[in-house]
Amino acid sequence: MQDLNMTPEIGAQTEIYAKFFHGLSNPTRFKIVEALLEQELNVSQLVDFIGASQSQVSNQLACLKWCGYVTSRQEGKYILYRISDQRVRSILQLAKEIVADNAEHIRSCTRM
Amino acid sequence: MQDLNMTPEIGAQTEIYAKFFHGLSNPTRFKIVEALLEQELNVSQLVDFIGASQSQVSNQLACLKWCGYVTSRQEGKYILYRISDQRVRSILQLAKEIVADNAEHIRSCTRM
DNA sequence: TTTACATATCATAATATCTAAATATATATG
DNA sequence: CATATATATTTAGATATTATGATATGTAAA
Repeated sequence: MQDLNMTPEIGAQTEIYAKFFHGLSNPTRFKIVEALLEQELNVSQLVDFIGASQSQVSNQLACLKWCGYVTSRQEGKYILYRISDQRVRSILQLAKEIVADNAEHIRSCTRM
Repeated sequence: MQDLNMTPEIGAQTEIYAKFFHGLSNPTRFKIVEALLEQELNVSQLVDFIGASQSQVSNQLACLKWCGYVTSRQEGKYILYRISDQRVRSILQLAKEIVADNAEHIRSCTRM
């Protein structure tokens, strides 16, 4: 059996990619990203839209901001969030296409 | 402030998308998917390639299989795994491009 | 400057995920 | 059939993530 070990172990690069996907791996974060792809929104609007608590939305926004998915700017008493890289749109689009053909499978998956 | 609540709460659909991304959100799973995009491989080859334990690789493979990322077939005493939907390749490609421009940000992110 | 509202942070409890070791199953070969 | 090898499953403990409630900070308007 041929030796395939040209890239030993899990490198730092792999960890970054995994982290990137982790950003979209939580329903609340995913919905936030989805909403912000439509338009710039403030926290209260996101809270209404998503139906999660203010603290939860705020926490997940901090997470998404910290990791580069979104940026924010203050406007009056509101803070407006938006997606920082529009290519994220393409990722979601592609994911939706794939999921459309595998929804049953994924839905029934109880291992993650 | 305009009412945006056209899609109330986090629907089942959102959970499926999050689950889909969760599949790629673990370094071991990510590396497995990456390796299998190159060629069909058996478990032992993956263990060598990734440098994780047999049980870990096997578990993550079960996870990926269960959730529709990979399929397998038996060949002699080996079980060969392969990617079930080649569009996964495009997702990784896109992710890599995005990460390339945000690597520092994501690397320094300690919230996930 | 007091009050109200918007957002962020923190502490902690609940839950999920990951790791690792042990064991089980299946297949091939002697 | 007995043994070796390949792979899968299970379990428990460690760790990480998420949800919740309380509180803090910041901004605007009265």
